[in-house]
Amino acid sequence: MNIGEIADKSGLPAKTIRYYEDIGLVTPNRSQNGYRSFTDNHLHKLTFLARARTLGFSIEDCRTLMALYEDDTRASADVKSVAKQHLNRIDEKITQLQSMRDTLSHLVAECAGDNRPDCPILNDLAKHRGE
Amino acid sequence: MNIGEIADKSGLPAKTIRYYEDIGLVTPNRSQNGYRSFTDNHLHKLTFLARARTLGFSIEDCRTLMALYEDDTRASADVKSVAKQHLNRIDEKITQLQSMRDTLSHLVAECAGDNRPDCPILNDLAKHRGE
DNA sequence: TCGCAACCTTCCTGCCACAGGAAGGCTTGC
DNA sequence: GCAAGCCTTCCTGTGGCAGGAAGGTTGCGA
Repeated sequence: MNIGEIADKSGLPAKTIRYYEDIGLVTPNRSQNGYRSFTDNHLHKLTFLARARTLGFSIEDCRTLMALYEDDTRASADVKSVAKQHLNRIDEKITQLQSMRDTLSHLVAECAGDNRPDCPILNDLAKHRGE
Repeated sequence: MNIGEIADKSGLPAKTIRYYEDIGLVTPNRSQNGYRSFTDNHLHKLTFLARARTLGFSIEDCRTLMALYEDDTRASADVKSVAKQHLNRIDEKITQLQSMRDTLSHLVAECAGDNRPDCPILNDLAKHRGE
């Protein structure tokens, strides 16, 4: 398989696959003409990576998860630990975003949104001197 | 005020304030010795920026909001529009993160987390071939 | 008056996970 | 024979700074 074909099948852009090779996540062979040559096993790895990335795992997490996936003697506790830490980071982000959301939606609701200059949103931004 | 003092008062790192000068968000004067010299008005602007950033506004949004803030003839509708768009982006992010969260928390709950290799998390990552 | 610590300056690199594009080689089909 | 569409490497840009090097300035105590 050339890169275009495996890009279609994995759903990953060719650019991304080249990048994953650069950082050592996949190591395709090379044809005589210098083109990358991928196997079904590479496809399997790339779809694994694509799925892990859509779940928000970092590249380094993906590297760890791939290694665990390919290690028959792994302990599921190690996988769970990586996933739990990631889950915690996600929860922190959600909490932070919801806090922003709450403040902003209040302000937006209070703002008349007409052609007069008076605006509670700007008032809020101007008032909070590091309180 | 030198940069250290206004950094303390605004709560922004000196690095950040220099960066904001680079991109034209603040334009301090210079003392004879070449040091940046800030006024209370600069402090006001920087606290405005700091607050806007904690609400998640992008630098470009901040630039727009600052311009509106300093324009006495602004329409509050323009401010509200910027805030609403930002709110929508936040909502999208929250939705996306919660989707990740839901999937991940299920998988984590199903995983035994012991020293055996069998793991629903890895099974999930491996199974989804672009479905 | 000397030294030293604590400021300040500019400039360069790195982060993350790629995207965009230039310049050029290879391949396939008409 | 040549055009279209693959592929290659390499360089730059993204956002919002952080870290650090190399060097100038200032204030204070001995």
